[in-house]
Amino acid sequence: MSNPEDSESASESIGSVPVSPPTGRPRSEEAHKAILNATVELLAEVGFSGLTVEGVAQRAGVGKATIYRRWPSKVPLVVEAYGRLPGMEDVDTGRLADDLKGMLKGYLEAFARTPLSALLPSLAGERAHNAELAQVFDPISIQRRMPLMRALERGVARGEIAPEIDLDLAADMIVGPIAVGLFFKGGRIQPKRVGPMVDLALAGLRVRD
Amino acid sequence: MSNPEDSESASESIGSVPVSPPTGRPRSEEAHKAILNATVELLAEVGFSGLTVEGVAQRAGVGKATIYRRWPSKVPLVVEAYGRLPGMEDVDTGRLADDLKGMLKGYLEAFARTPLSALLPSLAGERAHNAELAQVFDPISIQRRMPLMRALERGVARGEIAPEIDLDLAADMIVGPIAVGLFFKGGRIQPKRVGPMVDLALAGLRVRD
DNA sequence: CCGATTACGAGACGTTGTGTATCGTAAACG
DNA sequence: CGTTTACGATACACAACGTCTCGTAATCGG
Repeated sequence: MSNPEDSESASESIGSVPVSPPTGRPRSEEAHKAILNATVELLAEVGFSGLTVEGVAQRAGVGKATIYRRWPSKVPLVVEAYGRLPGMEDVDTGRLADDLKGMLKGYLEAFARTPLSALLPSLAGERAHNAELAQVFDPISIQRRMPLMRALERGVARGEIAPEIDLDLAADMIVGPIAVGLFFKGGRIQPKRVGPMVDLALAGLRVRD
Repeated sequence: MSNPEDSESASESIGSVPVSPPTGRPRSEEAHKAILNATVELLAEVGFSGLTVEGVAQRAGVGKATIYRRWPSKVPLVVEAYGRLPGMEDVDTGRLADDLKGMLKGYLEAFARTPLSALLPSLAGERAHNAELAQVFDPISIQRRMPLMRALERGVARGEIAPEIDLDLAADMIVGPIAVGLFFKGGRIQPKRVGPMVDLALAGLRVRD
């Protein structure tokens, strides 16, 4: 979360990693947290496009310079705020269907607890035209998919999934309805609906013989 | 596309439909088209958040007032520009798998031909915090899903899909990988990849007995 | 042909947010 | 205690907003 290395002033820092003995008043950790909290709150209220640095400063009770001292622009600030929100969490029950349902249910519940569902579309929309944002947003997205990928790999190991299946495509298909609901219908999928969702992805549309 | 009814000034228009005999210089159809073309171009270049009405006016070679006279804000302008881009087109081959592959392939090809893939994330992202946008964007989205829904219904009628399946969920799952790729990976799915995509959705992940 | 009416491109206007810079003050160090 | 950096506040020039007012142009009814 915290970026202790971004205060590397102008000093000899050729060496390995942690150089530049910090001089002067240290940056306020309270201000840092207050800014991120205000950012999350405001993002949920007005979205990325409606978010203003002035608004964040006012809500956080800090000066604008304190924000710009830490983040060069709105984008990395929002990304760090997004990074503090929860991702998918590993669920390992021994059965693929239960793993998937448990993880997706937990994630959808996080949608209701946090501004995640408000943040994701805004960030994804901005990502499309903002290479700087994409560069930091994408690794987080991949990271947050990992529990899902691991569950699928366990499914392959257990023989629940045919080994020739493209797991990346499978993961996209599983979370697809959540994404479509979020981006095109504005609705959060209800956690109770993950059952049919996962079952459909596992069984497919086609009638069984 | 054109909105001839939005010039209904202040005149008695209690009646049925086409009232208010238009007086004065008529609105320029060339200006209208030039504005929409410029909007599509700029949206593809800078995205929704980067789009400025002044930029559109400049690119289209019109005055700002000419834009505001037709659209009250950036949002409906962008929606109308989006509405001019192609949606999914019906493909009816008699086999569900071929219908789905044909439609998705055609749609993905449209992604390459038009700024659709640049527009969709921007609009969807804005939609989340802009009720006004959602109100006009959602019906278009539903409209553009219709060919997909019709193909699924034909599949049910032919006995290719079990009748108890939630077709709305099925549609979301089928286009899910496209949406995820577009929003989180920034990549357009290659049209040649629709084959495995559709096959996976039809067959499901689970190993066959 | 002429007056009324509306649209046109251009651009001035006040407002808001941007990102930078500069206040005086505060906290940590030697 | 002097140096250094951060703090909140605010002033600044810039950009885009949405409204407006120019002078001009197009279409109508008389």
